[in-house]
Amino acid sequence: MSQSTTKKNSNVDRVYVRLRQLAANFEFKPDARINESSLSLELGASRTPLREALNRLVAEGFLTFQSGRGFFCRSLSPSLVLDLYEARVAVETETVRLACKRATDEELLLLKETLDRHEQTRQPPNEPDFLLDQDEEFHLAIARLSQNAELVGMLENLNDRVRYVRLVYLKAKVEQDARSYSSSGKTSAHRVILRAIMERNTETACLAMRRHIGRRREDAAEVVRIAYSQLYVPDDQTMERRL
Amino acid sequence: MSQSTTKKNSNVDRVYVRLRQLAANFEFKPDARINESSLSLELGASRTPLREALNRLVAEGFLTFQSGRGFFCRSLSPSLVLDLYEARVAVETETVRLACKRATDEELLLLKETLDRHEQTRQPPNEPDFLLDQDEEFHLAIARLSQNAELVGMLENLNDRVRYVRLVYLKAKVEQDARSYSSSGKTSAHRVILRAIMERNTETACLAMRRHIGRRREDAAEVVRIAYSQLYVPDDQTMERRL
DNA sequence: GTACGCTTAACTGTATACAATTAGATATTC
DNA sequence: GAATATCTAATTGTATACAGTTAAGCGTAC
Repeated sequence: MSQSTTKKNSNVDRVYVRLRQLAANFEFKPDARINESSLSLELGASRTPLREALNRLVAEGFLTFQSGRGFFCRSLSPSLVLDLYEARVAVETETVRLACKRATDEELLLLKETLDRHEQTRQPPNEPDFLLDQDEEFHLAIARLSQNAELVGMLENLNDRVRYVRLVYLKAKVEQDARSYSSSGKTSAHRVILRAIMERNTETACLAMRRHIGRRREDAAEVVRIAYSQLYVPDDQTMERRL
Repeated sequence: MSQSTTKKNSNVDRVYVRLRQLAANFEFKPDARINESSLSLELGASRTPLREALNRLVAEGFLTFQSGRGFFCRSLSPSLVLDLYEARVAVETETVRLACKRATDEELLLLKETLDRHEQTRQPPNEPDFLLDQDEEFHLAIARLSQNAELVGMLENLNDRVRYVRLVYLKAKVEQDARSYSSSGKTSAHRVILRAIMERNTETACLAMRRHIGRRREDAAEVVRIAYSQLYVPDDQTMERRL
């Protein structure tokens, strides 16, 4: 859900942003209990603002809460990942549909140029983080063209909650077939979707989006397996990343 | 978003549930500032648990927050209501689609019987609250048949956030043409949707759902106008309802 | 060795106090 | 009379303390 916080960032906001990162990247391990005292020390804030931020993240689906036992990281399982992908399909087929109706030709052309730029930027090491950023940016751009803030907010939430497994999977794939992958599928899929929108071919565009997201669905079980192996055999980077 | 709270309800949960009611019914007026001290007195809890609950409601879209200025009720405008309806279309066309795939014949038959019961229960005064409950229950039942907890949670959130304007509108309509309305449209629309699902006719079912929700869309501007008139010319009931 | 129960330590839930900031009211000037 | 500045009251932001509950460690019994 999108934040309506304006003005200067308070302590809660700072803590919230940081916690959201930690939760999104599963730096809290799945189902792990969160110790408020130690966390408040780490983040340099007392338990009061910390708990306020934690409550927001519960409502956003990043954490869970059990009365009397405290806060826990969300679970990670194939079925949960599938749910998120299906929810994305729900949101994104509709953003595509609305974008077909509401986006101007200029806006779409601008998006096409962004896509071109992305493709050219992509010779170097195909940095997975970078590729994923570009991918999410494309999907969000379409969502914005739908001119529906609710759908944009939903997509942001869903994106951030599946980001970790997507990233892990992408890294594994890139490593596996280093050059053959090279962002092949994704870009062309994006082009197909965008072209259909530009031609105002609503049904084609929706179907293309549905298939584009659906393609990742069948891998959910494997993705989660890889994610777990990454989470519990942490490399050096992981240690550094923790504050 | 669905709560993962289990075990015995703490104070925060009690406060949260009550606040959610107040916010859903716009007993906080649109954009009105919320005074924490007086509210904590009303609810019989200190500001600490109160603020935790308020933070959850911000994340759920019932309230907004401005750093240094505190919590406010969400706005109410035609475009916001439209966004919510469109988001519902996104979620519900997908729940219908998934229900077509995953619901058993038995489950669907059970839902049909619920619909029959609803129709028979509906001679008396067509109590709008009651009608709306039944309507939401039908839509949620389909969502549950989609077997996607994420989509169910989204629908619950969206339902609760549009409930007030739907209720106000329904009351106005019932008053307007007292007998002619009589829940005519709604039930038959539900039957059409359900029949299509039972026949596993996915596209027909989706389209029926889209139209069913879309029908209410064009009224958004009027609905909001009526809602405002109700909010600022409160009758006696409204006064009683407040605590 | 395992299971049960007890004791103690750790942690969560909430109230309260105080500092910092904001909103409002009063006065003053043009 | 309207606009601006200043002061004061009210409100929010956060730390901390303490009560109540949960979890864990230890020992004992079987």
